[in-house]
Amino acid sequence: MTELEGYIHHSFGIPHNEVDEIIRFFQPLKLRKGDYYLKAGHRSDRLGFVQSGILREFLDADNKEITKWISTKGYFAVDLHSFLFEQPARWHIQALTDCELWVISGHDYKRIQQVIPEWQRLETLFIGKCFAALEDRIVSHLALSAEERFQLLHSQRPELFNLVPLHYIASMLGITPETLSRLRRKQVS
Amino acid sequence: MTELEGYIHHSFGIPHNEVDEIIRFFQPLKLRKGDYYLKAGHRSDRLGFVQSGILREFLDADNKEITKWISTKGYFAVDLHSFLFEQPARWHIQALTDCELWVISGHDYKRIQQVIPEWQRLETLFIGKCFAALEDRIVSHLALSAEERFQLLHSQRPELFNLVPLHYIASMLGITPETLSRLRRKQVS
DNA sequence: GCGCGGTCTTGATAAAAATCAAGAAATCAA
DNA sequence: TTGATTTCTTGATTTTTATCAAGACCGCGC
Repeated sequence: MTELEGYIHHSFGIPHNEVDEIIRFFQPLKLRKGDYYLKAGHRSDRLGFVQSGILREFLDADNKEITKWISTKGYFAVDLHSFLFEQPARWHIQALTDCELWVISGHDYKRIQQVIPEWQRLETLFIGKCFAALEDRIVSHLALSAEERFQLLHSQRPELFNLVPLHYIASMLGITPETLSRLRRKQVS
Repeated sequence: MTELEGYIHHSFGIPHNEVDEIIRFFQPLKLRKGDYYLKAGHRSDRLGFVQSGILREFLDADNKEITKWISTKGYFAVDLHSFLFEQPARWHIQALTDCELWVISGHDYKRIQQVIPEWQRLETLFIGKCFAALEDRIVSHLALSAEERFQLLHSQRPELFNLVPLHYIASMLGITPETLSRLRRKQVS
C-alpha cells in the first residue's frame, strides 16, 4: 500500500475499494534533488502527494528567502490557492532530495467528483484539516516564544532536524539560523 | 440584499436565483454585547456569517487570553475544525458589540449539498479562500517585524482600531499592548 | 588529497520587544 | 454624578532575538 492510499484510508475512513478508485487518478512522478516542482509566478494545475523525499515551499521576500513549509512523506505538494483558483503560484516548491510523488491534474481532479460521490466530502475534510493545522500554527506565533516554537516543532517532527539544512528550519520557525543554533545548544545541555 | 447574499454572489459568481436558494437555509440570530456565540470545549454544530457587529475569537493559553481573530461584517463565525469534524470547539467566540448573524446548522448545511449542485464547488472555494488567507498570515509572521505586521493590518482593516479595545488587536498581532501603543505613536509622528 | 562552497557555531554588539510599574483617560454602572 | 473598572499610554529596565563578523566543520568535485 502506498502512502497515499494509507492517508486517504486512515485519515477519512474511506473503504479500500473506493480508495482504489481514487488512487487511479494519480500518476507517479519522480524528482531529482534540486528540481523545482513548482515555480512562483507560473500557473500550476496539479496537486502532488509526497510518497518519499523532502520538498521545500518557499518564497522571496525583500532580499531573503522565506521557507514556508517543508513537506515529507504524507504531506501534499501544492499551492492550493493557485490550484483551486487557477492563479499563478505564489511560491516555489523545490526538491531537497530525490522525491517520489503521486500527482493529479486539475482536469482529473474534477473528474473524480463525477466518478466518486464520496470525493466531495473527502475534499472538504482534507482542506478543513489543512486549515485547522494552519490555525494551530498561527496560534503558535501568537502565544509562543521562539524557543517554545522550536521545542514544539522538535517534538512534532524530530526527524526533520537531521534531514535538511537547519537554516531552512529556522526560517520556517520565523527565527534566524544563529538563534536556532543557540536554542539547539541550550536544549542539549 | 444582505451581506451574506453579496458575499456569495460576488465572491463566487453565483447567480442571484441560486444565491436565494442557499440563503434560505440560513436563520437570523441576534447577539447582545458580551454574549458567547461559542464556548471552547462545547460541541458546535453551526456556522455563522456576520451581518453586523463585531466578534472576537480567542483561546486561553497558560494564564493569558490569545485573540486569534476579530470578525466584522462579511466574516464567518465558526470553529471550522469543530464544525466539520464534530469535535469540541477549540476556542471561544464572543460578541464585542451587539451582532446580527446568519446561521446555518450542520444538518441544514448537509441538506444544501443535496439541493444545490453548485454548493459543492462553492464550499471548496470558500474553505480554499480561508486557507490562502491563513497562509498569508503565517508568512507575515515569518517575514515581517511586529511594526510591519501592525502597518499591514492597519492598512487592511483601519476601522478595526477605532472599534475594539487595542489590547485585543495587539494579541491578534502577536505583540503586547505596550508595544502596539508605541507603534501607534510612532506612526502618527 | 586539496580546495571550495555551503553549513553551522560562537562571540560581541545592537535592536526589538517584553516586562514591570505608574498614572491618565475613558467607560460604565450604581 | 460619582466611584470603580477598564483601557491606554509612558518611562525605566530586562529579556529576547537579530545582526555582524569570524572561524570551524563538512561534503563534494577535481
